[in-house]
Amino acid sequence: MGGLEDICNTGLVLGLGYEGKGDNGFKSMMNHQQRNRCHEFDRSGPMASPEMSLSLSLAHDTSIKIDMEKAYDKVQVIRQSSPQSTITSFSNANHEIISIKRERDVGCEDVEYSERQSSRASDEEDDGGARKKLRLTKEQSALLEDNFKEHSTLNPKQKQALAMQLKLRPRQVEVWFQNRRARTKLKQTEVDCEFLKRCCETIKEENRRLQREIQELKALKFASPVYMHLPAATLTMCPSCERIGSGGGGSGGNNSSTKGPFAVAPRSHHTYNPFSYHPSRAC
DNA sequence: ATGGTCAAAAAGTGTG
DNA sequence: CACACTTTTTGACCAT
Repeated sequence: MGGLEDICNTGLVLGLGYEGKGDNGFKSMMNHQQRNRCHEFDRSGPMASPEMSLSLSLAHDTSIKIDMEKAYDKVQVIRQSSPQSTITSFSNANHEIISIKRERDVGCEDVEYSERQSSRASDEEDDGGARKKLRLTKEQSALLEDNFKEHSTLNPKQKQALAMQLKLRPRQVEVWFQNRRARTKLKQTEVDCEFLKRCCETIKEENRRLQREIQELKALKFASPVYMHLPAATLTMCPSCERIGSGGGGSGGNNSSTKGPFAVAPRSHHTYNPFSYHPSRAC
């Protein structure tokens, strides 16, 4: 990032090169508010570059004009804020970022902004390996979101078209959709998780209730004279908990109050499988 | 003002 | 190519 000092000392700066660590270096020189302003500015302006020409003006009226229509994928105008302040940048065939700045007291926001935006124009980030993320603007996100609502995956043509529309690389569109699908899935997983937790609590509560019921029945059985006349074969004992249950079928309903104590077959360890639950079934 | 922390999101990597 | 998993960056918030 060799251009900073030049910016301060001259009326015109030609910054060449796009060092991967440059952004962070700049950021570390800024305080939080400045950084935040940079970010806000980032959001405000990405696609607002109405002028399709790039001019490099030197102090002595020397200028370079570039036909943006013809060289669109190689060159991107970043911003032309005012007649007094011209900030442009473009990437050449080797993806070098050239930032041009005029006006002595332009804040660092513009420098960073132009650099960030320039990275969008380059097909690859040849910045020496350091990753440089862009933050999508609200408009870009909204458009991507709209497209995602229509179809959560894109075919190559759609991807290309959307990338063109958003002035992003197809790869970025692809990544966005990939991450978006992942977020959707994660959200659904969280919903399922919450659902299962609630089901688990319901089942636990039911289990507690049934245990109480068993205890009551046991007490009732041993107290009742009917128990004495019941054939031993009709009573079974769970080997693991040593609780007594009636041996006959008992597909489980909890309608014990209507059929009397021995009509109930408490769900024992033999028949109750808590892992047979599936979230798609209602609790 | 500054630095620490955290969540969200962009991007990288590996696999089927 | 989509996906799962991971890494890295960014932005917001908070305490000092």
